[in-house]
Amino acid sequence: MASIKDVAAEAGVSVATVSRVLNDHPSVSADARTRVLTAVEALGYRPNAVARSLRTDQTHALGLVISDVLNPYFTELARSVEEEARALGYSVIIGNADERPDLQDHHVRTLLDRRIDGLLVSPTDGGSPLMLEAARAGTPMVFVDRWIPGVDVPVIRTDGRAAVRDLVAHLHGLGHRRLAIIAGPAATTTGQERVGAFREALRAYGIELPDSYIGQGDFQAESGRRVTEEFLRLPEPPEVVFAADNLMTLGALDAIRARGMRVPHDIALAAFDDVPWFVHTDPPITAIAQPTGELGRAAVRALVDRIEGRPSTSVTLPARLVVRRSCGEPSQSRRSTP
Amino acid sequence: MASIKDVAAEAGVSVATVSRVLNDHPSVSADARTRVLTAVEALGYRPNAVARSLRTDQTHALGLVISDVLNPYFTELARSVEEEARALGYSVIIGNADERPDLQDHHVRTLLDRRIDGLLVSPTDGGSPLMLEAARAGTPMVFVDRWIPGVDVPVIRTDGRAAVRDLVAHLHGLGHRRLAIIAGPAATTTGQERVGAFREALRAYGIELPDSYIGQGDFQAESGRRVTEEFLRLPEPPEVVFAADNLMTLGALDAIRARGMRVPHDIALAAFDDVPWFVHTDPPITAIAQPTGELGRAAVRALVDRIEGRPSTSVTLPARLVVRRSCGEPSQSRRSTP
DNA sequence: CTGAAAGCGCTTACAG
DNA sequence: CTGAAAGCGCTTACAG
Repeated sequence: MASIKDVAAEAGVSVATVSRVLNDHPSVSADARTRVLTAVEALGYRPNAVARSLRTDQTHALGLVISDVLNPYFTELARSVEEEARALGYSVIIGNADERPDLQDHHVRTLLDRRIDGLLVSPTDGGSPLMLEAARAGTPMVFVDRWIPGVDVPVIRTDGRAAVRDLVAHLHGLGHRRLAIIAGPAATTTGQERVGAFREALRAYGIELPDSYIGQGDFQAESGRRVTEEFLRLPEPPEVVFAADNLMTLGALDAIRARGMRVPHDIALAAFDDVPWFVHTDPPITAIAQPTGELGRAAVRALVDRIEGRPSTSVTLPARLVVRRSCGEPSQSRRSTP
Repeated sequence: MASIKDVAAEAGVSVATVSRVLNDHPSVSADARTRVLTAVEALGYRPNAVARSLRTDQTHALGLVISDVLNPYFTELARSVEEEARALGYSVIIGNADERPDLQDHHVRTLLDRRIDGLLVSPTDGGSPLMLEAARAGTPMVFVDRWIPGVDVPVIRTDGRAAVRDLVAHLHGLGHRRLAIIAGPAATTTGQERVGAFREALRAYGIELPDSYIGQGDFQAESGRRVTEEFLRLPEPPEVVFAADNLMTLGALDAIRARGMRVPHDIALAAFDDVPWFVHTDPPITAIAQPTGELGRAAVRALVDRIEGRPSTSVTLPARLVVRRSCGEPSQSRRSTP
């Protein structure tokens, strides 16, 4: 592959001049410029980004570590991140942690070794020493969706409390009183918050959330199935299952079907995270929708601000309830349609 | 961030010795080794992969350009690619072309500039000059799923012909005679092949595939909707719609619902590409499943073989029919269960 | 076993 | 406006 030296030789100028032309430096004569451009064209020359990065100490690459690529929520997040990054002149390198702290660390390490300009992460756990150290050492970093308390890093996330209250109002209006939740891992902020918000919303109606109605999931479909089976074996099973993410909802649906029960006739089901497929499931699922695209874009903007030395702050966006048919007949006060 | 010089100073050795320790070079004294390792630990040193890449002319990174990250098929492919690559000591940088040739070119260019060791691509179109030139110039390259005829690059793909024949047998057995297909873009190999396989399979039953039963889609949900609407407006609408990918199937489902029709009672629906959600749609969708994970792994192995100078060859894997309920009552000879 | 030195492909003060 | 030169952080023959 042709290097800058070859171009310089071909154009009859120094490599410095070639570099200046390539970087749109103002002080280059028109003549030199055209000769360089001609040589570039003739040789099919493309600058070596590796060499440039070493010299400038910038890679124009952002790292994104997400918890699970197979989760459509994160996939949509990744897409919006890449879009915004591209618009700002960065490319993004995605690492999939698969909800495994060790894999998450592997990707953080690889990304850091590759000297990405900044790191976007949705942590799977409470934070490894590696990640904590990176944040402390001043690596530009931003948390998206999930975050780690006590670390001084901007957080771009959704506040689902109002939407959870709307959901509980909807369920209560439908006559449901025994409500259960499939929680996410306690090590994640979203895992904890969603249970908290649910419990708080129930309290407003004088409803308790007993321990037997809190199932411990891990944001994966299989755990949703397992927890739901446990719920259904209870002497007094819940009338509603609220799953803290879209994949556990799928598992819950499986478990309910396997029992020969029907949603919403025999049991109601609702989800945190709305995904396109929820319109097509049987029945369509009532869900809490996050502004995923906006989340990704805001996260990139915050990170790039940090990288380029501008101040950046945390952003919290509201979620909203999307009522469909999985909890029973939509009430008069439905908030949205599929 | 500490550099190799800092480590050398701290350990009281030369940078050459540090480098040797880091790269497990045999000729290093035990004493030097422990001093270097201690210094590395003390400084929290991590080698700069950018500098290493410049020197060794290897990045240990693979580029993967896929047509659409929001498509669960490609997302699963990407996951298996990353897994196998990681096992072989490579990381992968994903570029999402969003079915847009210009975006595809953008990613190929960026990846090439970053000097990835090899490129895995599932082309959106017939191949841009850039990609053709890269292949010709000897960039290690492998096509997955889709490929470009006439380019001398190994192809790792699925042969769906047998499965399409099984599907047609299933549909014919159910009494269906008017069968239509929502095709993918003619510029993609998978777009063409699936229509060809379908037509061929129909011919075995003496059934023609008239032009009016071939709708032109683009592998995106919206096109599935549009084409299905056109089918339904025909004087003699088809009894079956076969969508050439999972997203167009979703669009078809929407269009059918919007008309107030039911699957499979009023019209049957089948898909190419099986995804976990098809078990949960209303009704569960009969689909042709690709061995996606194996495809991704085989593609990485072929690419790494090329990169490391071993011979590599094309691989074709069979797809299989998964019968569910979207085409009517499962026949006796159902091949699989959800 | 070890170190001095060259060199990977760039960018960028510095001098002219 | 232009070029010679230094230097980014590594690796690796070469000599000892």
